[in-house]
Amino acid sequence: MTKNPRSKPATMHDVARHAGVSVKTVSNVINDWPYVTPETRQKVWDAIQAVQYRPNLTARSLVTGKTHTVGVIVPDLSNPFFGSAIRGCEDELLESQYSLLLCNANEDAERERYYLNLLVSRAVDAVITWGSRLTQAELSLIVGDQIPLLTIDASEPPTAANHLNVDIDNIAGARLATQHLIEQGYRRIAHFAGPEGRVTAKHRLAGYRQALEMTGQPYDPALVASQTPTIQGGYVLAQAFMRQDRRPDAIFCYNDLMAIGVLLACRQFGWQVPGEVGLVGFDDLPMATLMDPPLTTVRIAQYPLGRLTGRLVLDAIKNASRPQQSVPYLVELQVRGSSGKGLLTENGRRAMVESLMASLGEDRLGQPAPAATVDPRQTPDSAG
Amino acid sequence: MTKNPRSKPATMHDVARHAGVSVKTVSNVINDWPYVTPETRQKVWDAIQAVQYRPNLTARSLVTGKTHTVGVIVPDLSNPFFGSAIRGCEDELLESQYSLLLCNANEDAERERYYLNLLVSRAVDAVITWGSRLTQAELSLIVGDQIPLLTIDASEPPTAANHLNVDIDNIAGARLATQHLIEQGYRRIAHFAGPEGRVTAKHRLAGYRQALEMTGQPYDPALVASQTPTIQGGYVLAQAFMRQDRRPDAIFCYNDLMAIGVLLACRQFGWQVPGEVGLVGFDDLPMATLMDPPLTTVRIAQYPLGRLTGRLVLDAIKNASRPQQSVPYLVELQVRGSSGKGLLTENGRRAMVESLMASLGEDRLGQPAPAATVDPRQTPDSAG
DNA sequence: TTGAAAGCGCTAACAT
DNA sequence: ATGTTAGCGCTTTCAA
Repeated sequence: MTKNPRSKPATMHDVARHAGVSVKTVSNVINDWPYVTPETRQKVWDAIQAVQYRPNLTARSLVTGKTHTVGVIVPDLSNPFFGSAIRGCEDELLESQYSLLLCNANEDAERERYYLNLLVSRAVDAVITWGSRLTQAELSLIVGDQIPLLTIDASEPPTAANHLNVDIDNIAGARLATQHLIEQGYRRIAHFAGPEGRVTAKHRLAGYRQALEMTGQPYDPALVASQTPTIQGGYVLAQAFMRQDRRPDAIFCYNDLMAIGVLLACRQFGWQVPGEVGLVGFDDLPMATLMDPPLTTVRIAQYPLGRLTGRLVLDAIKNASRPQQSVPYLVELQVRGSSGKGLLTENGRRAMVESLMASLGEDRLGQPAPAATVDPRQTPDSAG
Repeated sequence: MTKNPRSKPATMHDVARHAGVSVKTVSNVINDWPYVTPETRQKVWDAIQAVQYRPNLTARSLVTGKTHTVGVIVPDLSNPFFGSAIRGCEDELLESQYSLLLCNANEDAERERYYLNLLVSRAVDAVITWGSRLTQAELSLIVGDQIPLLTIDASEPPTAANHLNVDIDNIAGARLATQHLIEQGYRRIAHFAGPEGRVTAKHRLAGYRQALEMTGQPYDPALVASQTPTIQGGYVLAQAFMRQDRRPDAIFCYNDLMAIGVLLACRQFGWQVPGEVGLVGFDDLPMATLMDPPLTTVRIAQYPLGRLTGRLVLDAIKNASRPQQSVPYLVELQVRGSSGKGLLTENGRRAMVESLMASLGEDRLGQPAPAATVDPRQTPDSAG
């Protein structure tokens, strides 16, 4: 007879009783302890089936001190950047049977603090925080050095033991982007910067200035402004700048979202991109390729980066190796249509869409690529 | 003297000893038990500070049987739809101090099964699964009726007690979309359907057929094909259909991703949208508005839907009320540029961008709207 | 108002 | 190869 479905879930004791063995034996079977006779093993498995036993991981965690859980804090869940990144991380964690506790800090330091404390109280085995707004001192204070902490683009290099940082090469990326605009012949290049006080914003501005200096261009503070790193932010700044007498002829944006805002403003007011305004973003969001013109941008490969973060914390948890505290992550310029007058020929556009379709692979929008050809006649089972 | 930072975290016993009271008293203070003298309370709080105590939620869960955690399973984390939806859910859960355990089923029934079992083992207080591929029988078998289960667009109505389904009105949405195309004067309207066997795909096809019937149009199976619901899927089908002799003059797609794929193909081969091909999607992804032309689509308000799911499971957990097993969720047609020849005047386009900027609010891409005006002169702290 | 003790379901010494 | 038993850190009767 099976158990009454409304009763409490079965415990190891129930299994033990049912199988006529001790709890230790049940535990042994479940944890693949080698020294169990096949018969006993079978008996136990049968009992497990019979009483519908499922281990209570809370209890296990209490005694082992491990929750097999990683806490992940992101600044803005609705930013598609993190969808891909978290997916990569989750894939990596799954392989080691770890779960992911997701927290959306919502660009709010207070909320981040709250979550950090919560994750420690929940005894997660590691914490990952993206674009943290807290100082290393505060992070150390809250997290301590008992539990591995991985930051991505933290504002300072990690100080505490057991803390790691992934350093996205924002300076080089911004330099590349700006150089590219200069090479394309643009001369009044504005920079729409991210939130002041965020390091990534600081670094991307620095890269912009480096490129200017390296090519002997003057740096004009009037061509730089910061805003929230969103579509609206870019849109607002574009209007403000493009309506001036001496408008810029190109804009390097802090991120793709801002660049898209600029693109929208240009579309609305009829400013040609890339003819009148060259445009470069940062991140390479999945949607960057879909814009018209497709957005030139600095690619941070999100899915691989997500996998990397997963691998790093897993290593830290297993204490495998911690060679350096700061892990660099390279970026690369993706030249597409928005940044060069000669970039948008008919053929170029066609090649671009084709390569997009090819690249929309595992780590991009949507699922595995469908077959290249299809019979339009094939209809789904009809309904209604 | 503060505790050695390398030692184990402080427990309630440490606090009790430090404060010279019993563990019960500490527990009372932490859980706001009313009958504690202010002095004792203060003493305990001081001790908590002194030993840097943080409650161990694992232990608490073991005894209370509640983990204050909700498991959420989505089919594809890189689909921006879920970024917004999960954000809504998370916001709702946070208000009640619940955490979110995120699982990406990756469109794989096996992986979904694995996660479902895991979540039960982890004793989450509720489970939410989006677009489940499992039958109600299987869901009931794995989850049981002890823990609340909320499905969104499940393949069948829930059978078990304690199970709820949110029913997105796919049929009506598809009908609206198709009717709209008919009203715009299109006559050979194709439907690019979603994966066969998925109810949402079935329902959207049904809505398409309903609209045809209601307006006396013939239903032509040759105008329907199914594919993976991705950009590539849409791209592939568009090529197959548009190269036929008798091509469709409009396409209603299963979702926005497919519609974007169609748009890309049209862009590549020079088919005018909406002139030669009218196009309607489904979902209203954040990026739908950003396309050129902006995509007409059936809006499923993602952030509010996410909040709703959070509220529903919270209600179920707290046993507040469970009036019906099936909660309807309405959709609405968003007419934009891709579906009507008269829809893309200069003024219309301008109004569209403006309303987009206005609507890019709390529940959309990016953060709260920035100030409408800005002084471009304001520069961030210079660097490098 | 506070304390002592039992026990949540599991793992891990230590016996046998 | 299997059983006994003692906790993990907390909440919760039940006494005091």
